[in-house]
Amino acid sequence: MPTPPGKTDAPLTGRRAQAARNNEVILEAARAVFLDDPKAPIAAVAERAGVGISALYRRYAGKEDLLRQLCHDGLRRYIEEAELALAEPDDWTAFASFLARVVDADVHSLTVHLAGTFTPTEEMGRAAMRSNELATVLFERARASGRLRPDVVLQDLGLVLEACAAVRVPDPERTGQLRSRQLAVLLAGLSTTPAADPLPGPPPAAGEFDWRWRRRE
Amino acid sequence: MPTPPGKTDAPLTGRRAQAARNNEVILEAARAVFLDDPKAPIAAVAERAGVGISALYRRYAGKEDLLRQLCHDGLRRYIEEAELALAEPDDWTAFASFLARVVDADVHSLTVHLAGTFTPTEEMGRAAMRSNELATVLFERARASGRLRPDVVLQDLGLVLEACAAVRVPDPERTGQLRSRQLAVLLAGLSTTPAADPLPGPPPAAGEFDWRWRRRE
DNA sequence: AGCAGACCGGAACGATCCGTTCCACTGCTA
DNA sequence: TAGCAGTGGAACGGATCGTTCCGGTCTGCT
Repeated sequence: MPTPPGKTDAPLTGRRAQAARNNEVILEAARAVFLDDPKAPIAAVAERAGVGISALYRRYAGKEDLLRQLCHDGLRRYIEEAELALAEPDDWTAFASFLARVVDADVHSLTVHLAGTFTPTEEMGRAAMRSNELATVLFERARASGRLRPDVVLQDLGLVLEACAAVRVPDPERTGQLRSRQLAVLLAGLSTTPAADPLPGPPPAAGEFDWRWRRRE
Repeated sequence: MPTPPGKTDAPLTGRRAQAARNNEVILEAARAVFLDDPKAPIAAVAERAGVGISALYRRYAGKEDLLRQLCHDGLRRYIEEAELALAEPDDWTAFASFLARVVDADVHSLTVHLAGTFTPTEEMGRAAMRSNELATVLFERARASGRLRPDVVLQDLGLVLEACAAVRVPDPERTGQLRSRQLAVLLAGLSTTPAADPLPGPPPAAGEFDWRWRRRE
């Protein structure tokens, strides 16, 4: 413990600063890499972060540990967004904006698609439970607003999120646009009132999905 | 060529029958295996088919060849369903039933998710073109029916199919049910008229997606 | 100044995994 | 009965990937 409590701990310097910076850089790189391919090699994370492999193994016991942490972060983010949405007074808006933010943060890929690659901790179980409760509240409020089709159930949200996460093109920003569009269609499908706003974003263009046919390595 | 033309070629017998049967068995197994995991090892196909690896390599030059054939079959099936749907007089019904059948046959996974793992043939390029033309016709008819939101474009169908293909649970039959439900929501979202029929199938149940958290090997 | 050690980059290692080849065997078929 | 199409599955060689390890650098403290 090189910095005893009570001493300066705000503006880290030199080697210590690099270490602190690497904490962030590595997590960010891991997020990007594993979002793109859940079974990417750990070396890809190091390369993307611009650090050596040692910098990774100094912080995490192994790949599984890193994955678990990433997934846990996703859960936390989900809960965070749910709590934020609960503050919104309009029931339907709270529901819709919650989904929009969760989709935008790509939380679904982080949690669900990484799940199964590690043994979850007990705390993650509790977090999952809490996230479910929050989602239930938001869902019930949406139902109370009367804009929700009566035969939709809470678990349909899982299908919605999966559908949005499935949209993916090479450019991340474009992916976000297309996901918004997908979500808009799905929300319209879940609601009783006819569509009010036009579908967002530039619509998918002809040939925009042709990259799938290009050979992948 | 053991059976010269003109001789009996209908009811194969003995070793020859096994070979003919294996043709089917292998293709079916490959379909099932690669639908479940596009990068499954070729040995998994052999095992599932209950044959040796030689039986595979006798028929296909290699893995790539098999995947190409599978994908080509998917394209053919897509075209087939489109042509079938064109016979339906009601424009919207033709459109909806086309999508339903394509989703049900899991053609999207066969074509798009296998694409990129092999170099496509020229004939497949033509097939892809033709499938696009047919889909355009169906789409335009749906638009002409007036039930389609005006800001939806042909390429949105790609998003719809992707969304349905993304739904997956261990039991294939249940997967089909949930995909129908997903498609119903999406179709409702694409249409201008308010939802008429209730959503199909048993709705997703609590805990139905928990299997994702079970450790995968 | 000088030293101990935190921190790092990346080569090397060992364990899989997988596509393909190869060979011995079987039982039709002519 | 001789020959061969068809087969099962072991074996091989290459690739991949998680993890370890070592030599080097810079820092903070004495």
